[in-house]
Amino acid sequence: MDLSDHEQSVSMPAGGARRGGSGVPGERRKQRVSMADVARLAGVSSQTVSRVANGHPGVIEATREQVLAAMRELGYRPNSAARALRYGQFNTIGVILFSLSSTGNSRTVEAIATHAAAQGYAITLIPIDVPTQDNVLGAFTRMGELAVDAVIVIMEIHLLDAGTVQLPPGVHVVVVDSDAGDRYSVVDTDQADGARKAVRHLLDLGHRTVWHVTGPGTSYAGQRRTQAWRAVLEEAGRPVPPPLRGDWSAESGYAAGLSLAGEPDCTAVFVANDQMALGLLRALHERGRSVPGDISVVGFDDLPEAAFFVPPLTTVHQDFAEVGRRCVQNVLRQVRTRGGARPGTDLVPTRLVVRGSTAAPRS
Amino acid sequence: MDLSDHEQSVSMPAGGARRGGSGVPGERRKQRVSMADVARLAGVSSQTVSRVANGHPGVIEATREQVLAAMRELGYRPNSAARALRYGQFNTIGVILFSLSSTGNSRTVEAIATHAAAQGYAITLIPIDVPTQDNVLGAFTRMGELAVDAVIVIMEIHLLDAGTVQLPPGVHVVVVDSDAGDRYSVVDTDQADGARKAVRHLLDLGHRTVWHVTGPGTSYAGQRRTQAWRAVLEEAGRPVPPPLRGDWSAESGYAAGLSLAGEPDCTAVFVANDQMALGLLRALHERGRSVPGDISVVGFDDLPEAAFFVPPLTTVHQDFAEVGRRCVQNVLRQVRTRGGARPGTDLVPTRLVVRGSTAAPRS
DNA sequence: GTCCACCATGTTCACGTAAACATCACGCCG
DNA sequence: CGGCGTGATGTTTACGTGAACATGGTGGAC
Repeated sequence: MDLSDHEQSVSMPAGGARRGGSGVPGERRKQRVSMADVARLAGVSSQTVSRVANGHPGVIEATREQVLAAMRELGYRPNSAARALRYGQFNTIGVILFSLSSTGNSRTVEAIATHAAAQGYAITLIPIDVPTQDNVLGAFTRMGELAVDAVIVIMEIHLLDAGTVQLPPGVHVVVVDSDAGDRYSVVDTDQADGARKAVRHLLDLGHRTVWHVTGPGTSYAGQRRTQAWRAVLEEAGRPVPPPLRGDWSAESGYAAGLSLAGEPDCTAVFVANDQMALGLLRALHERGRSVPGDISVVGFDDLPEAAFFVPPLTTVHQDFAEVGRRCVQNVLRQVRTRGGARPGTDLVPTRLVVRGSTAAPRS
Repeated sequence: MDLSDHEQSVSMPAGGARRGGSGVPGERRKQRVSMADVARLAGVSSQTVSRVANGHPGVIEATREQVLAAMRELGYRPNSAARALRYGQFNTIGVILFSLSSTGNSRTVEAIATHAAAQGYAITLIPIDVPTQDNVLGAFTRMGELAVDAVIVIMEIHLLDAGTVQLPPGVHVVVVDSDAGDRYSVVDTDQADGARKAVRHLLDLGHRTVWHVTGPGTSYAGQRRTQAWRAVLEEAGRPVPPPLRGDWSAESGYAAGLSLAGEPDCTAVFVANDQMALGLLRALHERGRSVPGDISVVGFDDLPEAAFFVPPLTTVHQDFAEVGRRCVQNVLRQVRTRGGARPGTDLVPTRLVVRGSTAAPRS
């Protein structure tokens, strides 16, 4: 396929003298093929072309065919900038997040993109390298200039709340992973319920108490899981062991596992995500503590790989696809009704998946 | 933050009578604040506002301040649709891919987004659910209408080559994971070299030959890894065991592992990615074959978790960030020079990371 | 047969921005 | 002291699209 000089060939519609004279080659080109070009070739007005392009009624079949033929011949494609200008909207949703590297984020984004596409919306990604205030602010400022009708924020919203940051007006917002349900539309996995299921599962198996490896302190999701873990233990009147601080990485889970291996009392652990659970399993394995013989382990996320850990990991399944779906649904409702943010929190349920890493304690 | 009625308040700039009369509320709103609004408040022409907005010289300091103040007061944000229309470009790169779920893809996309942002470009994601011809075509048709100056295709380009599909003219393309270097700009990890390193590492350790678990047959990357594996064995004059077909998933690796556990001759395996290696490790573990004691295993990708497999996985490190960086660099060069595709393949080197899953065979 | 309604199509205009050109005032130089 | 260049700012226009209104021709009803 020859892409090297197509612009020349299409930017000079048949017989078209360059407007404004001066045939300087570097001049700003007339962008591709416009309705006017099609109209000229088809021998109709550009309004008729517009009608055909948008499937409006009131165009006689013969004319329509003629226009379609001209479109094909010239390779006409509508100019979305002009469309957006005309309509005042872009049919695009912005997604602002720290990182795509976490499975949860990338799967959520994927679901968002898929559902948005089904609704005729495109997704614009705004990743933020380092979650500093400045970068967040910068991203939002950029966001304001971006061609975006709405924004989905996948991160802790409090990072935006220093007062100087202002969400651009006229842009609708849905937030994931945050407790800002009183000010924004929030869609999130039901972290607390998931954690409760995990801890109760371990207690039900007969463990006296459950240890815990946390996520990073900055993560709202992590905090909720830790809170729920503590709450379940307290409700059940069990001792609450000191939580081990993790950061979502397998490495931090490994470190936690090394510590736990030295705790003879420990028979059960709830790890705040599967990657840390992987590191923890390895540490326990290295130290000769068997899972689930000596220690039961529950993770969170249900990575596709979790079933293939050694042993297969019991974990809390998150439905990222559903989270993405609801984000899109919610934000598009706002867009379509021209409504503002509707505060409220929409929680997606979790499911405990029991595999081989949990068992009753040795009596 | 009150988002519920901001549009009303900003859509009626001070003293502005609604053009066209009829105050029907549902009417298409004058989109937010325009340069004209700012100009009116600042008491200058809109052209001066434009000059200030774009940092052009030739505006006296006092005037500039006045305009900036008016911008702040009205919360002016430039309209990117109008800008794009005016300039004929969108400052946006489209990324078309099948899935974000694979680590490689999501990390590549992340790098693309980051580097694009640094260059003032946004990223629009076009995921394709099912890699059928129709969907691909649909995506590209949509792409043509999308506000995109260039496209990065992260998939096998031959899926586009059935003749009916036509890349929209005027859109620059870079391809990842494909062998279309003769027609497109291709940026990719040096799959063959990585696979060679893996296989040679095993041979160097003294293994007589190396078994192989492939990726899906449709994957170009997978094919290249398999070809290189075969080539190294043939060059070394070693027997070439029948490859076991995988599909990137841990589950398929597990199945392959179960087969291999029954091959007494097998002392070394090169698995085409880390996730399959995980499944394979578990299968071998289950069947009581020790790694690396009985069988050495090498993966591909170097997931962050690979160091925490049991045992830690020797694998080929892919630099996804670099792939993303080069994609952006390449495609933006095309955009800026208005040049067409520059056929050619840009290979990013790999690195063998030796961990605990490989050792010399038991003699 | 005449008038009018209706339908296909054309014309005008605005969306917000910014390049190109126009204007106007001031100051410097001869 | 007059003319002209220079620099600040205003005016015009085009980018591509599509709603609103205009036009013009045809057929049916009286």
